[in-house]
Amino acid sequence: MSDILPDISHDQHAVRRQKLADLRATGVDPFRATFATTHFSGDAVKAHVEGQDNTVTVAVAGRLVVIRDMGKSQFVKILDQQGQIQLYVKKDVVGDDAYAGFKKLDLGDIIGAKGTLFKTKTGEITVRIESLVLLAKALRPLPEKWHGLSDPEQVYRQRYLDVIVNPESRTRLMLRPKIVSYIRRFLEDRKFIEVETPVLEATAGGAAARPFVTHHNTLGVDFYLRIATELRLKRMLVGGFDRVFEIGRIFRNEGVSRRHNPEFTMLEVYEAYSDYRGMMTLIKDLLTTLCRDVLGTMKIKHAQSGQEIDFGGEWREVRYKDLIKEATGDADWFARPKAEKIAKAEALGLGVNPAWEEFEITNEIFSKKIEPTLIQPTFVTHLPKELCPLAKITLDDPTTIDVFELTIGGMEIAPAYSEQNDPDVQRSMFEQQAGEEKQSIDYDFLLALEHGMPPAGGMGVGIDRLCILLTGAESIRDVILFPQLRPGA
RNA sequence: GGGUCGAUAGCUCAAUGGUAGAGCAGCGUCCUUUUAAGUCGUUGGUUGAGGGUUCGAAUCCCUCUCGACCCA
Repeated sequence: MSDILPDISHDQHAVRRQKLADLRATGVDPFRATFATTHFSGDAVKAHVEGQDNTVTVAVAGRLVVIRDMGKSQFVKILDQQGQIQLYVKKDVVGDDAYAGFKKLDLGDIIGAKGTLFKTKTGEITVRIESLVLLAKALRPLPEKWHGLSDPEQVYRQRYLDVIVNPESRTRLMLRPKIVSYIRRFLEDRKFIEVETPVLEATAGGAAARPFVTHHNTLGVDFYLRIATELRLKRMLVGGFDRVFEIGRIFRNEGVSRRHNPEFTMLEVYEAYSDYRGMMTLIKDLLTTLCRDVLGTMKIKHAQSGQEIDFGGEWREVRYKDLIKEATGDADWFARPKAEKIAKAEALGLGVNPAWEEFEITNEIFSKKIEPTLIQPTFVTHLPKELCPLAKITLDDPTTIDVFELTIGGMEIAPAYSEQNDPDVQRSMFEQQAGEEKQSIDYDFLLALEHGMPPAGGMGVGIDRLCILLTGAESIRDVILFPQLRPGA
């Protein structure tokens, strides 16, 4: 034995590595152990029979997150997918050797435990451990138990730690899969078919956004990562898939902010023989039943405005033009010459680029001055036709299109259209929008339209934004497991 | 891209030009129904990186990295 051992008691990583080495020296390799569970923590708690302690045996496994050592017995808690469950270890139940081994465990270790359920004198359902096994040694310590992890950078880069120690992150991030799963069931119940369309595309169409470019080596061509699934799904309408949807990852090579992540998830849904008004019913039914069945409430606190968003009431429906007239206090706004529009926009405190088209000036007022004030669910209808080339022109107003944008909490949640299915109108809309850049037009889509696309309603739903809204999150990063960050130093 | 703010022990935070501290975690002790368990003791720092000012820098200045918020 060496008489001078280095003091590593301050270095938790070194202490834990030493414990692992000691275990291995006795022939125990925690990374080779196996354990068969019978219950998740929540199910185990439910399995307890009131008034009948120590009759039900369970085998549970998870990460040690609490240790309360009382000498010859300990209360500890493990965390699994369903949450925490308390375990009680007594020296005279498990035996001296096992108890000594148990004392060497660290917070963060992953263990399996078998025992019987009982209720403590403070009323907590607990497993009285009969045997246990170390299933994985944690060589790094967990963040602090009370304050959790609050450094935003570490929360995002090491999300696995965030969801271990921050229960509110865990709840929020578990709510998202429930929401997505509910949407799938809702649509499938209404005979919508979920399809998968390419992420890699020769032409990035269906939206106005800068795409990511990548390269296929053997084909020797560049591909774009899709910026929308719209044009693919409409091809399937042509093909007779009358109700289709896709919940897919979309990529847009633009800024990163509280509301934007370069990759995000969008639901796009198309229904033949429907139109934008049909989509209105669909989204209202979806969101109200989603609130009722998943959140258990129709009212959600909106952090930014302090208001309570009520999904259960009447949803306002208002024309885009009326909102503009109201915000500018000018009933003749759309007849004003461009110079007057610019002056008025600047008077409202907006920066206006003189090179902008008139509809862009108007839309700046909409997105900066109007949209953020639309907290309660609002269908903004009949947008100017320049804003989307893929929708049908309104019959009694050739300057607008048959669309709505559902806005909630000041965010655009779901745009929907009566889909343009006239191949000739569609072609001229594309050409008008593309200007000189004709190569960006999806001519293959126009060919599909010439084969005949049924009249249809279509809608896109930003899943991330919906989750921000429904979970009361402040940032898109709070509803994405691993938000995009600059590669770490 | 611009502005503001931030980075100190494993984690959460103090220390405003003069000896870098606390709580939790860790290490050692006591405790067989605890609930942020309690108890006694105790270790732990290249103050994000680099440069500068100063007798002296976590603190002031410059550059860089990463992050947050606001703006474009």
